[in-house]
Amino acid sequence: MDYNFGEIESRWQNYWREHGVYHVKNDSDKPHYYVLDMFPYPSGAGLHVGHPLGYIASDIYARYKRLRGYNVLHPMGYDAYGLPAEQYAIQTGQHPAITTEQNINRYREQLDKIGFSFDWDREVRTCEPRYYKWTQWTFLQLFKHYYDNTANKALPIASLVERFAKQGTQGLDAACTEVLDFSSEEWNSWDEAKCQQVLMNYRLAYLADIPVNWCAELGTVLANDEVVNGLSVRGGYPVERKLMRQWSLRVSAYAQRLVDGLEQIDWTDSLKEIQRNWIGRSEGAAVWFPLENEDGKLKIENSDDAAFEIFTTRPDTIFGVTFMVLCPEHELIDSITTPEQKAEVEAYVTWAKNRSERERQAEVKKVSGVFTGAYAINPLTEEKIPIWVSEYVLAGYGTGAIMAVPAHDSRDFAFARHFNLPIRQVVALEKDAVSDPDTWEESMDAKTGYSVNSGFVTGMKVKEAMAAVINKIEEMGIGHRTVNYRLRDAIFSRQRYWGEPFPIYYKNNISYPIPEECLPLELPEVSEFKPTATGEPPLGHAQKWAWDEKNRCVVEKSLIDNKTIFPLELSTMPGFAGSSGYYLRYMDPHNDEAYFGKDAVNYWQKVDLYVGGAEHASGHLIYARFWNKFLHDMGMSVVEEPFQKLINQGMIQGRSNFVYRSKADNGLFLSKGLIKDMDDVTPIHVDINMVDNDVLDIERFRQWRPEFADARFELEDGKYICGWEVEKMSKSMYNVQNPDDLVARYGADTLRLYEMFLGPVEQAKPWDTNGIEGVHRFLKKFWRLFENLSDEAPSKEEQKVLHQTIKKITDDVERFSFNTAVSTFMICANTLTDLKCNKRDVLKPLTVLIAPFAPHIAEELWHQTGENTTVCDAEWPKYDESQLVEDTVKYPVQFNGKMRFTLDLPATATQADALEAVKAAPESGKWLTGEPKKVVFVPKKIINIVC
RNA sequence: GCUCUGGUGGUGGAAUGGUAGACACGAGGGACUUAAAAUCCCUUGCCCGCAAGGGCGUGUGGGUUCAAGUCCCACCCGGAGUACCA
Repeated sequence: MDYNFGEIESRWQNYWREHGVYHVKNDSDKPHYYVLDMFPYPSGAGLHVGHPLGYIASDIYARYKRLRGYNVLHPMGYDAYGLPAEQYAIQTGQHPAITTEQNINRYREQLDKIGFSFDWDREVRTCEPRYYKWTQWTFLQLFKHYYDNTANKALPIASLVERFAKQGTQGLDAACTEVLDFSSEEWNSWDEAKCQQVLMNYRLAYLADIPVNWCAELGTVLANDEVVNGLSVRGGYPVERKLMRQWSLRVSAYAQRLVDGLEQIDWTDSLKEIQRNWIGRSEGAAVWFPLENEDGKLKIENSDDAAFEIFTTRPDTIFGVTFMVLCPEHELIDSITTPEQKAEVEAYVTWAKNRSERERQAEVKKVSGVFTGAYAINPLTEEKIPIWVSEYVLAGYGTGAIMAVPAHDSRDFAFARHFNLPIRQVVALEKDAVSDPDTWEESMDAKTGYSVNSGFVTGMKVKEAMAAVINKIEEMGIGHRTVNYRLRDAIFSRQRYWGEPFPIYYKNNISYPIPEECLPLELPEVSEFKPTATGEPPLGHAQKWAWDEKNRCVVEKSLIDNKTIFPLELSTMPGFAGSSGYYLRYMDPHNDEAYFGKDAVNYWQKVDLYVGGAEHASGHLIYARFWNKFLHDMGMSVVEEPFQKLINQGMIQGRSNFVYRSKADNGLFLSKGLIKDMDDVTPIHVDINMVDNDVLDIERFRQWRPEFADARFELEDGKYICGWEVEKMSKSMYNVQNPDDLVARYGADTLRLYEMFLGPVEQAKPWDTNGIEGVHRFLKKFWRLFENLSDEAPSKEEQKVLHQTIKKITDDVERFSFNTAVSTFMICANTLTDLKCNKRDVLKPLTVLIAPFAPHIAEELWHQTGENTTVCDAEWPKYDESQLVEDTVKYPVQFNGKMRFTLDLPATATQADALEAVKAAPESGKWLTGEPKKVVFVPKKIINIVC
């Protein structure tokens, strides 16, 4: 019987569904294992072949783990909130819930055809109230907690209130927007509004006026990871900096733990590195530089007015400071600028503020700045130092002010050169290697060598000098050792409709949480998805969007009286809100009493294997780790790091095909090999679906577009060969491959094997179907092995093939080398075909081995061997080393890399036996004279003889 | 610029420091067939040679080693991330 994949696959998919084969329970005597895919955003375009790559890999591993006796959690869901559905809604008026639902159904249909072993009973959708209830709940917990640096964890705001009432801010070390200092008397005398304002300074979810990435086109703010090169990731619209009142998450409070946690997890170095760079930890010192006062003397006490703080990673270079620079937003500028400089400075500041983020980034190399006329005093040398203002100092990092050491910082160097400011060398590679910095072509930034011209640290190594200077400034009380992070708090408000509403209402302009028992706060209906005429977010259109404090429910907006009925927050949460904790919800998705039950999380603990794209490295994977750490502080999640092992599937690029139209003759197309000069032809993208192995289907091409109906071709060997190039997979390049087409043509098992066969999972690679035939051929060959099964005992040779395969496949799967595993199957099938092997005892274990890769054919063949259970209940075959041991083993022999031959030796041969065999070998006479001096004998490898 | 990756036939890619190019595609040749499909067999890194055989080969140049695609140093080229982060 032929291999009828279509019939086999749909039959088994139905069987699995009807019998709930992949449903998982939260209790089992078996060890547990959690395999997770990054859930997809269901876009209108449906799945392309890039999506399933990771899903197939994780499915293989999940199925493998099941066969190895694990209770495996392998769920799937949808990241259903997002901009595209809403943009579409704005254009068409179609409610995003409807398009989202349609897209989800389409995704599900496509996923089902590929034969995944997901437990669909556990499906979550971020846009469902039952799910987002817990997103909102977590937000409220963030709102109700602050980060205590002493306890090094999140603590309830209530305990902070208690503390303030008793001792004010004394002894408090907490993450905050602004360092405050007040006494208990002050706290107790403040009214509600003032107290709430102070508490907002500490909350982990807080409202503040902050510079945000405003995207006018999308009508919303965006997080840093949603902006690239001054353009929005979604849509590519310009983004500007703007000061707005926004909800933010104090992710920065967890910066150190986010760095430390990377040590414990099994991710690739490159991914950890991306996160480390994004968090951007740098050690250094905060130093107060006093301003020059009327007498020109140091004035350090009362430092707030008379000094400003800078951050430096190079305190050892403080003797080389020749100017100071403030960012254009610095609050000190107005007060210190001298009357003569006023006009110039104001002009510069205005110019700098009006520049778009894009302009600024595009002109990073251009030097600009202005002198304020004011001077600071170097606290160690008591020198007078001019204070400048420049764009190259950023408001958002450190203190927005720097000490400039042009000799040892390339940016300061460029600035000094441009404005002709002095450059002073204070570090040299050797103690006496001092030269004239005016002759330098670039600054010496490396943190190596010795301090020179540096007062009390002169002669010290750079590292010693750093420590010495910090000690000194700490002793003088003008600074301290400190750590700075690049990681900023995450802006959490979006001025959009299609997202989770904030469970927050405003009483007297103060934000209050909705009682937890009232969650979820459901997304209201709106008449329009655009911002309102007054510029409010779309929720401004909602009629029923006010909070009745007394009756604890949502009511008509028209009833707002600001006494018992108050306005609700109009922003919604960003895309990453729903995806930050979904992996925990899968553990216990039907729980309406809690995010997830204690038992469930105690059982599953964490995600053991997470598979997804590296593009989430500085977004989702940071937020989710933060979210999990917070829940851990709350005693909810069991472990701090949610994703133990992470594999990034490489992006699948498109492989575009081209035809070449002659420039001289517009109706003529030249086959690739006939083109003499590429300048004579115009390459035109053709749909890859009309091309097979780079050969163009001429008839389909003619029908494709009217202008090609009369196309003429110059062929090679009767074929039109297309050119190709690797590009992004996109509709406009006609290189999108839809998995359904391939499933229909070759079957899901072929698609699964082929996607794995294409290359290592982690590696980016262009998609092309040129080799898919080979994989399909293998399955047909594998299928044929099972015709006429025999119960005879397998021969030694057949046993050997089987056990070699068991060993190799197990190794390959364990190290996620699925491409070599597929090759191993092919070799096995080829060998067994050559041996004409039809032994049940050999073939049956093979169906189990292949089941993770090609589950449908495995089920079918498993049944043909006489089993009534599903192959999913089988056990992974046992590897028997003794089956591989041979009587003799061939050993290659080499001599000085020249002479090579092979010896048959007993498998148990020793070094002495080897030496004898070498001497006895006829070939050795050619070169072996006398007794060999040394024999290196590595069993199963090689023998080396040194004369 | 910095960080991380990678560089092996016509192509995708194999190789715990141990016979480089497994496996597959493509290409060429052949068998079966009236024919096609399907299936099977042979050849296929490059150069010299009728052949036996020999020489060269993992981006480049050095090094460690009995032995290097693999380890070390320098350089060249691609891909990704990030970017006045002090």
